[in-house]
Amino acid sequence: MDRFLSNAVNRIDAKGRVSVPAHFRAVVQKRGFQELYALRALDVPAIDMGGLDLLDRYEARLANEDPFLQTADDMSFFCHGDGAFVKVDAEGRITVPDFIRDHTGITTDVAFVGRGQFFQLWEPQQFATHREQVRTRLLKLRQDMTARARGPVAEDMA
Amino acid sequence: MDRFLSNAVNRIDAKGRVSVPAHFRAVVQKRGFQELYALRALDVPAIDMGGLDLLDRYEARLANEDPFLQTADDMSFFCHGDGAFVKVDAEGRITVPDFIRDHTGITTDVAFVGRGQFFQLWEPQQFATHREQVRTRLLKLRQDMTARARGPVAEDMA
DNA sequence: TGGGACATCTTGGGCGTCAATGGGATTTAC
DNA sequence: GTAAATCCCATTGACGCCCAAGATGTCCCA
Repeated sequence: MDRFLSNAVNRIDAKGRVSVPAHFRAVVQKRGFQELYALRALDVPAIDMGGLDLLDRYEARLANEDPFLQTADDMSFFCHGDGAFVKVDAEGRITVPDFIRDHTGITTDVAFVGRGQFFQLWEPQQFATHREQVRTRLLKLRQDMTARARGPVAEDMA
Repeated sequence: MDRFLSNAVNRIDAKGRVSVPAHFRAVVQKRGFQELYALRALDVPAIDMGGLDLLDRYEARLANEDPFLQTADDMSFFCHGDGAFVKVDAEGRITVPDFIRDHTGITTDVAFVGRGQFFQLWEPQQFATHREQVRTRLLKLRQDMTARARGPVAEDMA
């Protein structure tokens, strides 16, 4: 498998370490990454984590911005300056640093959430809340699209 | 046969395993799936299950979205992060994880429902209820469409 | 047409392997 | 010198894998 998929919750031990799910480790290894790169997600209390190709996503977007505008500067600052490297030990564990705890609210358990090209770290309860919010938004999107597909007549009838 | 058709109810054993109907297994094998992928259906208490091509449909849709808008994030979160791999053992059984039980209400028995490109897992009683609701909705839709096809006059007459 | 043999599917249970976790020992940085 | 990080090893619990038997349906033959 070459994508980060599914999710899992693991416990942080007394030393502040937590196992990266074996499935995710396989993806990391297959892609040949020695270290992981971590970014604080912008609008949610989660950490985006992955190989350095995590940056590709942002740099592609950066390339489209006018370098004289503040937006480009901010984006660069965000993805280049505000990230952190995270080392994986021989057993496939990472140590959870303070900035991750602060941004996510993680204390004793970590939810690992696959996102295809990368994965996220969530506080389990926050994750549960967020996933329901996402489902609600997608359901509404689906209903809106369904209504439009039926045409204005059906929409009026509703 | 290359599509998932018909339905069947099987029992979960003491270890939380349930046989995938032989007919569905034949389709899985014919399509060359090593593992199954499970997603919680958006608006019904059912699990969508199929090969990884289940994801292809969503990812193709995802590619049309602006990757920096919330909708793209939601879609990725839903199909990458909220799914789960399910392994099929040598006898063609799967173990039913908790998130499937929580979302569907499944406890002792599982209804497998063919959906062509994929199949669904239902709690048998919920399935029975839903199949009648679907029939009712389709009947109403058919009547509505018939009325519209007859023109506004016929609609007013109704 | 009814019965019996057979094949296949479903179900049950034991065992080994691997991943997650806990803890001690050694090294490194400050 | 102290604290943190890293390495190494042990435990355990879940999961995958194997073998076995009951149930169900099918086909053939009398």
